[in-house]
Amino acid sequence: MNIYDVSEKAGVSIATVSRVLNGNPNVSEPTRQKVLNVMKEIGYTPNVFARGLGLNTMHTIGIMCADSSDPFLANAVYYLEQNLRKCGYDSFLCCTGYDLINKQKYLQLLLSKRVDAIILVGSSFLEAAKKDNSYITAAADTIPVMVINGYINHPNIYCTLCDDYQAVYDVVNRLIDQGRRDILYLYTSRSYSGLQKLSGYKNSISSNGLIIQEDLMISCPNDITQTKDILMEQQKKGLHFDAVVASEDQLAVAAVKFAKQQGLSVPDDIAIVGYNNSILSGCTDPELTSIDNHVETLCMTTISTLMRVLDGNDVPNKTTISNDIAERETTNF
Amino acid sequence: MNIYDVSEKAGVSIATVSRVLNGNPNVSEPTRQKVLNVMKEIGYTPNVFARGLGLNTMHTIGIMCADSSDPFLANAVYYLEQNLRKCGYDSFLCCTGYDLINKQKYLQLLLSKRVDAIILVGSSFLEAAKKDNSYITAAADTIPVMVINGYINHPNIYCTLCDDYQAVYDVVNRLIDQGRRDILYLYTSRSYSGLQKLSGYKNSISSNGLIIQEDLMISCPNDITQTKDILMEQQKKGLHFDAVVASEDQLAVAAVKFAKQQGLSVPDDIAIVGYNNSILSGCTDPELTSIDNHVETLCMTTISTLMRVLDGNDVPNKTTISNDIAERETTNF
DNA sequence: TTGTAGGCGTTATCAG
DNA sequence: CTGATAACGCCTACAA
Repeated sequence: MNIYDVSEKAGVSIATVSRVLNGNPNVSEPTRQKVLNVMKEIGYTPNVFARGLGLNTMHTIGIMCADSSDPFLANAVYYLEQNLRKCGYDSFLCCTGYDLINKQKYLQLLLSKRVDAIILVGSSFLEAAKKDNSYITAAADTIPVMVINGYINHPNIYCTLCDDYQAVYDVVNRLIDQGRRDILYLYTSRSYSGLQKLSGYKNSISSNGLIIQEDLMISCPNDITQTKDILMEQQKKGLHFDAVVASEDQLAVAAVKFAKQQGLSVPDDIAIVGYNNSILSGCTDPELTSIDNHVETLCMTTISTLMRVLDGNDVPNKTTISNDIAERETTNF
Repeated sequence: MNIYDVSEKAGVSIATVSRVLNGNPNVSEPTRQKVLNVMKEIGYTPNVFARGLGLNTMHTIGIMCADSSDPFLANAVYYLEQNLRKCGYDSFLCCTGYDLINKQKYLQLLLSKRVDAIILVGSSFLEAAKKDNSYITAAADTIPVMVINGYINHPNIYCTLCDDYQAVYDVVNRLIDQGRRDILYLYTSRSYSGLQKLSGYKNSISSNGLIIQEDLMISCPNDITQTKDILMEQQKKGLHFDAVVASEDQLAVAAVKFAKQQGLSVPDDIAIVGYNNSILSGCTDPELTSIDNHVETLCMTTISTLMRVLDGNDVPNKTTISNDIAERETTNF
């Protein structure tokens, strides 16, 4: 069932059918109706492959994320898909994991599928070493690359991010203002936003006249139980802290569990701040104060930026939105 | 950069290039190498649209789910995408929401993209009224339709599900054995698996000689705060219960919050059982006992079944796997 | 306003 | 083992 069948049954040429299909105004109303009727009648659907072949696009965007089951990324993927669909685009989902080799491989794969653009969700895609990002900049020579929560300055790469530095800086300031002195910082990665958060922590500490202590900055796996065990271990080794700031809600949940196991009162003995304001933050007891980076806004901004790029507009390659704090019960805020 | 460029530079015909591309054995080794070298040299990538046009497939599967940010569905989407990619398929993600009209619209849309199969994730896709599922059976006349956690008997529809009936039946039995008498059942939907769970509850109650009380079966939104409020309200109205079984972890989290607010001791005053064994179940305090329906197994089974179907094998259209209980702190199990 | 014809980049069927 | 050539279904100048 193709354009020829329609043209035959409607008694017109395929060009006319194609015109009707594409809303070309140069078709008389009676003809248009005739064609439309035939299409409805035989249930005609244009073949996207043929269309893609001619136009060299299938209106498809590749969404890459490390792990779409992570609460934060899952949210992002959801909002992205929704907004893309509203704009008439389909989404190829691609979960890469955290391994560089796979990220490279999958980006290549998406490219070979001729997607119209690629969205990298989560800062885990930007490595500290510049050369490890070259596969991304190379891709940008072909199609627009959108980055969520990461920043890299390169033509045709557009980044939308939260001011993670400021958010952590502010929250640590507030903790210090309230008399906390030994603030533990838990993080999972040294990605772009990971480093931003970390330097927000460090700068706040030092600008308040405190000393940055290496053993108060702990790298953890993104796992509740394992992180709790790490905290127990550090505690046993004599590490003391009266507040925890985490780069992910999962780590903060671990801190809540830790506090409970140690019989510490939250927030009095120990204040805890999570990150992402994910669904997890409403599950713990006490409920988690968490930095909210507005995933939905982040995603909507990304898509509208992308649409402008695809329309050929000149678009700034960095958009920053501010975070705020969802204040719950693990702090005295 | 197309097959003609390669053929020219390699001094062979496009047919030969195509053969090399597709691993056709009827190519001499020297020729193969020559072609391969040229391809590498000029960085040739076959055009998937042209290929799709000829073969009428782009090796793409449509994944439909109501809301990919729901922890259970997010997990499922993740495992599906991973397994599909291993099999050489790409995934179109499509979040439909819970509205029937949209589900129909989006399924149609995926169909028009000529996906090779469609996976419906979550029982929310199967409506109680048969005619409301006709868009699904109609789709199955065109391509295989895989259903996760739902069952409908129709050619070319393949269902993979947990024995939700049995799981709830068993867990309610255990609660009764331990002396619980007023067991509250919270659910979000009357989808296929929703009804299975519900009848597991009812049958367990009545087969233990207890009376099924309508007001002990409460329909809730899939939201922690709202559900907690509903519980508070029911409590005020004088409803009494000493156990809660929920069709989703979110609802069980709400029950934990409720118990705390009421000063009830969990599990002594009130036992709570969740469903899906999602990441949430490890976040609450006390941690949630939850029925584990093995998302990963569910998804892997679905994909391997799908692959067998696409290979033209005869495959049973219903596969059931058993659940088990992740025992944590909200029960005395 | 409508129709004709060429091109998009493959794959597959025949001949040789 | 290799090459010519016809599909695949659509879009779009260019003609009429």
